[in-house]
Amino acid sequence: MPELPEVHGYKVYIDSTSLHKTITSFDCRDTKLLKKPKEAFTEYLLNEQLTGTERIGKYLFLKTSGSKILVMHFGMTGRPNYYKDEDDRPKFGHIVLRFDNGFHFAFENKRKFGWWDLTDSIEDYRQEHDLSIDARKLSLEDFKNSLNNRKTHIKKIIMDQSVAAGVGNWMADEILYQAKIHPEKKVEDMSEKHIETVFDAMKKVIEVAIEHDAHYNDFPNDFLMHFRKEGATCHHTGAEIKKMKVGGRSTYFSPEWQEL
DNA sequence: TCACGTGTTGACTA
DNA sequence: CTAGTCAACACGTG
Repeated sequence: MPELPEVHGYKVYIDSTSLHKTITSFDCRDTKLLKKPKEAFTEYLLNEQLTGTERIGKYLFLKTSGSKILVMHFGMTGRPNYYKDEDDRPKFGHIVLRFDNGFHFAFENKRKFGWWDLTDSIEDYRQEHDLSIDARKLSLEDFKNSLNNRKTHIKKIIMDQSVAAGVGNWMADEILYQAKIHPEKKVEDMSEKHIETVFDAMKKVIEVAIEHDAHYNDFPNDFLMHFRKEGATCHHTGAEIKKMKVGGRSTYFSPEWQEL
């Protein structure tokens, strides 16, 4: 599930459940999900507390009372789950922290594309991993600068985490639908005005999604999410929604509505 | 059985 | 070195 709005929700969830409790155990069933040796996580997390969170795009940083910052990425199927009884460990809760109040924090990850890492500095980590400023805070100037010299399709560009950290596949489709721009429009063929339109649509989609807690069903009626499937009916034109591959990802769009 | 998917990474090519 | 493409990763779903 997680693109920017979902990860934002996870952050709020973790802030309200899992901070300021001493970690009494760390359990990981599959070390593929760890970017550092298991022992490092035990060493830096045990007897420490989570003290605060920060999100950049789809990456979540959990500050601790110890000397390291825990980094989480949820992949395509991840979510946090705070629960009480040992027996309630979720089926895909591959990594679990136990707190001194008896509660547990599970990192659920059905497809195991998510992972945990440790770092010393959020800012260094951001730069080493080619992440832009979080898309929600990104300025128009930053956005224009990153688009400079790029030659490929606009959809690919806005999904690039070094351009707009947090935008994923469904958001990219939604942004371009709102902006009335075809996903295969080449960035070099776009006017300043076009770029600003995409930027404004990105901001709008992010805020609307966060406002509705990333519950797609509650989005406004003219949002692509409601008819983002092949052959569905475009809210504006009444024509069929088409599907194609752009940048290797399934892309849904409304041909007459979105200008190439 | 087979293709597909809300994401990232690394190998490879120009 | 940079931009872009593509397969790989894991596994449930239709």
